[in-house]
Amino acid sequence: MALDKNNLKWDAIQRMEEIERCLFWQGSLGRTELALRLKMSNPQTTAILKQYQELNPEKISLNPSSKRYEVNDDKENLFYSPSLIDLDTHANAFEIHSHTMTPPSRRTPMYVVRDLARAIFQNKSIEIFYHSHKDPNGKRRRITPHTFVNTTQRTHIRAWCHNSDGFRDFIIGRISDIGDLSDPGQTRLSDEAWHTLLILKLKPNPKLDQAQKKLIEMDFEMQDGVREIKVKQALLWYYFELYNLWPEHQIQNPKHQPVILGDIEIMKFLKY
Amino acid sequence: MALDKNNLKWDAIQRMEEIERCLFWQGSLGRTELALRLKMSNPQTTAILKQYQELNPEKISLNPSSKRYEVNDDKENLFYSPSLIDLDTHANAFEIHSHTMTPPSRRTPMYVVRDLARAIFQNKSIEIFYHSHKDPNGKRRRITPHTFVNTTQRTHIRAWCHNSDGFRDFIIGRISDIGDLSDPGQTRLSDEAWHTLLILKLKPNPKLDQAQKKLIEMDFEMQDGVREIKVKQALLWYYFELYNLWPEHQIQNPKHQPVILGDIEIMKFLKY
DNA sequence: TACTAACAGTAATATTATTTAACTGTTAAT
DNA sequence: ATTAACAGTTAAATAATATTACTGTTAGTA
Repeated sequence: MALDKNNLKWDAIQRMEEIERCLFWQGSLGRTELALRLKMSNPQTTAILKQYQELNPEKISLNPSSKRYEVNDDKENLFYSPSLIDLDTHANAFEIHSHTMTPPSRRTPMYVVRDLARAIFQNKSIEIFYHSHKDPNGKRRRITPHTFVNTTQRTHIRAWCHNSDGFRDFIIGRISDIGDLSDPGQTRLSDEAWHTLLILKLKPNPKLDQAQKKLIEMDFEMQDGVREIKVKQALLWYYFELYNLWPEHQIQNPKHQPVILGDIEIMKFLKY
Repeated sequence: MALDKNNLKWDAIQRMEEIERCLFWQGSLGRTELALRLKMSNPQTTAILKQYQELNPEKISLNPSSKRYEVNDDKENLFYSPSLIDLDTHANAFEIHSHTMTPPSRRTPMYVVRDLARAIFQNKSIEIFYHSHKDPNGKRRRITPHTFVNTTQRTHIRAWCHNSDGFRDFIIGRISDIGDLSDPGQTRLSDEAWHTLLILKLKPNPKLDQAQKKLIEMDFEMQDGVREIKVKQALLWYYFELYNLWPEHQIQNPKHQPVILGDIEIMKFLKY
């Protein structure tokens, strides 16, 4: 069998990806190190490294002094697409500290997530007991979900609601009970607010001074002082929430500031 | 060799994890389906499923009618920890729609991320050209980074700054150039603001009515109307940013509202 | 300088994993 | 009653991996 990226087995692809992941984040990779990571014998690891070199020539070379393979960053990766998310999941496999600020977890019961996922997978409707803004005490509804929606604050489920005869967003944390799957019944075909795209134009706050504006333009990669972003109409509200885009007369509305701060205590002090 | 979770090979663990991943999100898994996913022959896939059953008995059972393995949710997973993040990365492997609201990407050049990661890995210092709030035109600095910090808005690097002789947060998007690694030189040992924990007490905004407050308490899993969160002192600012916790006289400060909204255009309308 | 430890690489053989090919058994649909 | 679509099985062939026992290079050190 010819050595080709496209007819590698699942296992082999995983391994090649792991090699490139190590190379990207560490810059170098020792054979013994790789053998430990893959739980393989040294000779086999040598073979796998050789295989990698055939697939992506000149990407790595053995530095005889450090006795490690060193990466050539000018050559493209074949298997691994680096991302910040991946740093997050793999950081402790390397000796790189990564800390993700954890916004206080919102209620997201995994059995609810699971059952909703299966409803989508099996094209079914499902009963939920939902506490809405209007009905804080909760109400039984039948929904036919189609998509999970992660906003920056929490996870929602986008679904046809058979009770209010329309597509709605439900905050997963506000589902207090979930029932069995059943056939979907009738739903409107197209979720219009979901499929309508809006273009928002973000600009630096004019109240900032010139130099500060420049920084904001850099951060947001603005062109001529404007950053256009495409936003699903159904999600517009959440962008307002994210950047505090409410018009001035609305900005003090408590709905947009759900929590306030009580006391602050110093908990402990740890030396390195 | 005895069949035991702990002496499985890397490949085997990956496969077992994949099996449990499929089971969790789909609720069921066909042999042929798994063979396709793992790119394995049917007999071997049968063997692997058998192996899984030995490792985690009663977790799955073949439904003779659907001819698929069905999961027993009461039995624990052995290999896979479900998470929303994982749904996000694997959703399209299943037929589950998942949409993550993408805040407009901030400038995060991956070569900068990469070189910073390697500086951490190799315990070195590195030169950056950084545009700070004070020096928007940029200034060369030598830093010894120790941790990546993902806030909800952007990625930072926490580092000893050799120029200002203290630990600082740098926004990665504001690094416009990055230099070579060199030896770290002297840094203070302990990053105090990093290792000091504060306890914040979040409460529903008292301006909300009783029923609305109850919802907020549910969302945040509050106890007696309070949710305590532990926060690194170094990251306090970002929690204020996240929830708009600024005191009332500060709330209109443009620093806390970096962007404003220009026009909105409707871009297109797609039918399902 | 000569020795050693710590690596990487290699070759031959043994072992294990996987495929291939040709089957059986069960269920739902027609 | 027949068929298609699955799952399961067996035996032999092939491929992947481990084991064992080596060689070669480099940096550090006595």
